[in-house]
Amino acid sequence: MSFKYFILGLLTQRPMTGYDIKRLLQRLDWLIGSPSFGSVYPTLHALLKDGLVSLNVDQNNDRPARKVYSITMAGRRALQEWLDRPVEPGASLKEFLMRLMLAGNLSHHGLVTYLQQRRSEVAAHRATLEKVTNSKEKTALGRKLAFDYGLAAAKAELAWLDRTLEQLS
Amino acid sequence: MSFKYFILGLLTQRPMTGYDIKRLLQRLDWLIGSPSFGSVYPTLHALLKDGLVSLNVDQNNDRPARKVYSITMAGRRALQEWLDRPVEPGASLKEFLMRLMLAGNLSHHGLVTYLQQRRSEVAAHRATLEKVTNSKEKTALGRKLAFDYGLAAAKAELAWLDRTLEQLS
DNA sequence: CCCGCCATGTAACACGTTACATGATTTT
DNA sequence: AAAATCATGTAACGTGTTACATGGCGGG
Repeated sequence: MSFKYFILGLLTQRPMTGYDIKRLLQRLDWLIGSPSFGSVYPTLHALLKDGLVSLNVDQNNDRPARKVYSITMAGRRALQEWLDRPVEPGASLKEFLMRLMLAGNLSHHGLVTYLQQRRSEVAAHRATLEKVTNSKEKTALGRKLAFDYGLAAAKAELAWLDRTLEQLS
Repeated sequence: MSFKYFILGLLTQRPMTGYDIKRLLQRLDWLIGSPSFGSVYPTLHALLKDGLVSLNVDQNNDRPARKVYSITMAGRRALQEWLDRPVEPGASLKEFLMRLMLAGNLSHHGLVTYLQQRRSEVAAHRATLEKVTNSKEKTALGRKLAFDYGLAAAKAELAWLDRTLEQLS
């Protein structure tokens, strides 16, 4: 599960209810994609069962009993372990962005390393696309367009990475 | 299933075996993501059962009996219907690229419309990101980085779309 | 001779969605 | 008064992965 750790990571910022998390995720829909309630609640149950989050119920006055989840020490350890695990090559953009959004839990050095890792992967991908694009095989229109898109996207991402890495130093 | 139609679309270019499809998809891994064999073969079985593809077996001389799938008339109709169905708003980049790669099955007008649709969605997304980025709330580092990335990506995509749309006219 | 590629397939599992069920509070 | 938002949850289903099972052919 990849949302599991992302949700855990969001809880480092502040304790939240399932509904809070879903609302937050909703705004990241385009960037990362947001899981449905049918996914969020069971994920929180699983985290709780594993002792990575703790629960306290707000039953002050409002009826629906807000269930506020907080990350535990064990949770922080598990999250750190996840963040430290090198991303497997070929990870998706979505995964890159999930971890990036949790950059607050990384050291400066860790973040820089992470971005450099990504850089080398994108550079490799770019090289592959350039090879394909430059070879003068007869290519179908759709293929040509998609590859051209991919190349443009890779260039833009490399530019962003370079800019960001520079700002960080 | 979204790979179902994509695979069907790939068969408009030439008849292929499951292995061929997987090999082709592998090279699109970064761009689109490639399903495993455990997904490709059952998908072909389903397409066959629905009459969208036909099968003929190559049992000439080599042992493993290559199973070559071709798209049928019903398959072409189903594909066309899928391509004509407007993409629901908020579709992922992956879906955009899948359809883009099947541009060969679209009319010139259809392709232009498709790209313009995408353009308006990305533009909306860009506007949202710009609003968030410009608001001077205290934002966590990761959030800031991810949003900044998203904005750069959106700008790059808009530039590509404009360039491509111009070339197409 | 072993390794990697060609070639097909199945079963168990993981992850997430959709649809349903329930009900209070706030906004239009 | 109706609609949207807050708030939680479950069950069935869809889609895809991982791991397994099988086996021939070609090159180092």
